[in-house]
Amino acid sequence: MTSYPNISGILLAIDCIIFGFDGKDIKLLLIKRNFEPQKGSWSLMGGFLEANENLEDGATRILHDLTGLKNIYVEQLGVYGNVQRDPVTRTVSVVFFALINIDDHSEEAVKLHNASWISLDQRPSLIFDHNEMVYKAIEHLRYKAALHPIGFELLPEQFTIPQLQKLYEAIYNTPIDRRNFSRKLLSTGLLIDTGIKNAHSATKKAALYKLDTARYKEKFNSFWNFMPDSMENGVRI
Amino acid sequence: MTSYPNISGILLAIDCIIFGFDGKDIKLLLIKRNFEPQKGSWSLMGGFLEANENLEDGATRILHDLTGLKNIYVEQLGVYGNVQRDPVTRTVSVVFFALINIDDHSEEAVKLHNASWISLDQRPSLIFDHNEMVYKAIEHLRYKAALHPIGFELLPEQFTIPQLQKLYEAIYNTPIDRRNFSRKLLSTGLLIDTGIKNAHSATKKAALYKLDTARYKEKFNSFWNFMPDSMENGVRI
DNA sequence: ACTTATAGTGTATATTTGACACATTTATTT
DNA sequence: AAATAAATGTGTCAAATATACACTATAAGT
Repeated sequence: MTSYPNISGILLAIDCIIFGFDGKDIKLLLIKRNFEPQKGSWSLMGGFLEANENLEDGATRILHDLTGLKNIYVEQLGVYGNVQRDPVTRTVSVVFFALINIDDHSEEAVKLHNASWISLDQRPSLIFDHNEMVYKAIEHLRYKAALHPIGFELLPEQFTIPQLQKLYEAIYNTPIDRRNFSRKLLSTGLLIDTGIKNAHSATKKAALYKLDTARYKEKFNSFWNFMPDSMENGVRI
Repeated sequence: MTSYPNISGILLAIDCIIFGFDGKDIKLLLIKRNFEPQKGSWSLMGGFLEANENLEDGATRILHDLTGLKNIYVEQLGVYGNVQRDPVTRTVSVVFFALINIDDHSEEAVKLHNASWISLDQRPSLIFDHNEMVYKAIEHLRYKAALHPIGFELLPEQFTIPQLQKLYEAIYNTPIDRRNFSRKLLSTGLLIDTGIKNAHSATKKAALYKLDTARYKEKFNSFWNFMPDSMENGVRI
């Protein structure tokens, strides 16, 4: 057997939802298309899957293209394949969810692609079903950040607790009590005090922390409070 | 613009992971292939996406084919697209996660496809990357059931609390305290006492409950305990 | 009537969360 | 140099939730 009879292929695209945090707002990296179709409209960064390319490799390629970065935090968000979603021809899009430290991106690469960082509440309407994708990504960010320590992916290697709090306030669009937040975060055991104080501050300088990466990996999945202790780090079949 | 130049299509398959619960064990509906490739091996139920078919419609079609059921609980689980995953030709598979009430399936349809219900801990090795898919689905079931009331999708319309407990014990492969479980479940307000008692019981007959479907929809997403009240049913941008 | 097995309800204790007060640090102002 | 403003860091109490465990109730078989 060397082929499947009577089955024809479908175009496979990859679209990337890229989140950043500028210290105040959650931002999306969007492109103003200088190519067809829908030239002049806003959209997610994307591209077609190449013939001998794995899906994750395609996402990595596209993300690197736009940001100049490797080793980005990426997850599959879903597949969008409605028959009419792309007016040019039927295209199924695999959507990836990416979190980056906004300070690390390459400005030249972003300029080259006519891309911009845009705050969630100022985002323009996007082409095709990209609005739907972004909506789902925001939901996912909120869901995931409530249960897993992914917030750190949006921050520089060293960060302060107030910074982290502003991030969560931006994600959930709600104020959080400073003292309870600090207690909760420190109790995770994920933060290591670097001993250094934040230099750029007009008032009391906050302590800079870094992530305990070993513990981060260990604790990434220990979230559920529904089941008894035995599940903590996974009784698995 | 009526086409994208220099891009060729890829075969798109759909695979379905179908969970059931027989009162004791979580089961998977798997097929012993009586067709090529890998005739004789075990695999998930699947098929190719049709030319004018949406992804979810394809999943619905395939699920109906095997179970005789409509209105099945379905979610996208992910896309598997490694270049070498299908030895015949490159195929990208969109995987769906389905939960059904095992009593409702059509035995003829299952027999026709040479399918069987198999307990998780007795499942055979599957073709291609289907083992990986199943592993992810089990993880997802555990994750999701800890946060959302999806367990009910695996039970008949009327069920007892001890039945529900056995289901959760099967999902997490761990014993749960009867009294705390009952209190927790009742406190969700999702259960309506039908007033009927379970007939098939050699001892004290348990009360039969049904799901409060209005409240179920309402509460489906109110799970996170990380953020303050304001999030309960979604402050959204 | 007695036994066995399962269902249903209650209660005391420990742990976690939520609301809030006070003290500390640093640049700027007086 | 002392006072002020703005932010950081630590502590405490009450309420809510989770955990562990004991007792009572019902149905069927002996």
